[in-house]
Amino acid sequence: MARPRSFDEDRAIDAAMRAFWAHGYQATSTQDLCRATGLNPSSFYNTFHGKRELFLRALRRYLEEMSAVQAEVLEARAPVRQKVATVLEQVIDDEAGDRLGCFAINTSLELAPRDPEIAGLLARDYDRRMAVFRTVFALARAEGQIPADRDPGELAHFVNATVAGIRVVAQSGADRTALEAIARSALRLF
Amino acid sequence: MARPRSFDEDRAIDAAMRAFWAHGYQATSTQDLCRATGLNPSSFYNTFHGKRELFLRALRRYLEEMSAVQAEVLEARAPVRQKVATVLEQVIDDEAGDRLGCFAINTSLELAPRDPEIAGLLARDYDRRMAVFRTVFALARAEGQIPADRDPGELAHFVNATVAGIRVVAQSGADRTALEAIARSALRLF
DNA sequence: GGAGTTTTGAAGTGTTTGGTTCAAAACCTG
DNA sequence: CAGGTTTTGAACCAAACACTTCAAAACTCC
Repeated sequence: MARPRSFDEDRAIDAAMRAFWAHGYQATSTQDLCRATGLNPSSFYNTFHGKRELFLRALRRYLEEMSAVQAEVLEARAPVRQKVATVLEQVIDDEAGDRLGCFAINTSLELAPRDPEIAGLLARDYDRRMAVFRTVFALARAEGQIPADRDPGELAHFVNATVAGIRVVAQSGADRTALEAIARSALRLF
Repeated sequence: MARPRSFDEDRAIDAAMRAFWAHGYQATSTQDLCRATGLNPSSFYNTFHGKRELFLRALRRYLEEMSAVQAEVLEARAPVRQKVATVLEQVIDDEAGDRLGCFAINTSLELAPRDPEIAGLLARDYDRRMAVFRTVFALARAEGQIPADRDPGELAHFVNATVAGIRVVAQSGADRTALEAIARSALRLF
């Protein structure tokens, strides 16, 4: 039919995701995006219809990938305590490593307050992650791995908040031992 | 000697702080700041020497005010558990109220990764808050209010992370009951 | 009240922003 | 190879950006 594209759309979205992730939405100019993806402006607008659209696609991809990773750990066959420990460990490795932080959290704070569509996206993701936590904890409690007086929903919110807390204080200058101390404390509930 | 100012410098910093707090650094233009403070550009640059300088002054003020409020609660004469509960309650009221979030956390994520001076400011503030927590917890443990196997420093990092976690998930769409669940779980350690 | 100093308002600086235009080049199908 | 379609690059756009300039206005002090 016609001339084929000289670039891979998925690869471009990944590059854009990294750019947005590292610098945020506002601090990433369309020029930055063109440089990161290797596209020129006209190809850029042809395929992604603007900065915001591309951001949404990048964010959606990030949320899906992260949810998948977390769900994989949580739905494995292992003691809950160990599964939660693994989730927290992964977060700590993440933050102690590249120091990029979490794209979802960054976006929650930068854009959610004044962009209802993005706020909705993040809220739905929050609920989805919460549901995984809750069912895993409910099952564990039924098996006696968690004291009967603990509420699965409450624990779900708590673990999620602990993950967020670790990520944020890591950006505020906390070192690895501090992050591990946080995880150790949180694990006392399991 | 000369013509006096027609505005109050402190009041202007407060107005700027609210603007930066609500919209972040990048999304707050100098025009926005002029509107918020009531100054015109030339007075603005005369007294504050640019957007960044004003931001630093606003941030410093915020950190001092917040540290003072938190220290006041923690250094009161009351059971630790109750003091920690009060700190968490305050955060929840804050987040469930105006939904502005925390200026320090917003800044940690927006600017700290690529602005060493701001990162240093936040890191020092983190250490200062941590020191207050630690001494309060150490004292409480000595008095037998906290089990002897708990490390004060570890608890300090943990409570601080819980505060951050509550603030972040509040921005991700969590409602008040979720925030209270997080606080309730965290308080089990005390 | 006049000298001296500072603030103030309006207009304007160059640069960067997100986004567009359009003709030429590249490709597939027939 | 020719027809039809899409991508591509370079140049271009208006608006917004942080910031400056400068003369006039406002004030204090002597």
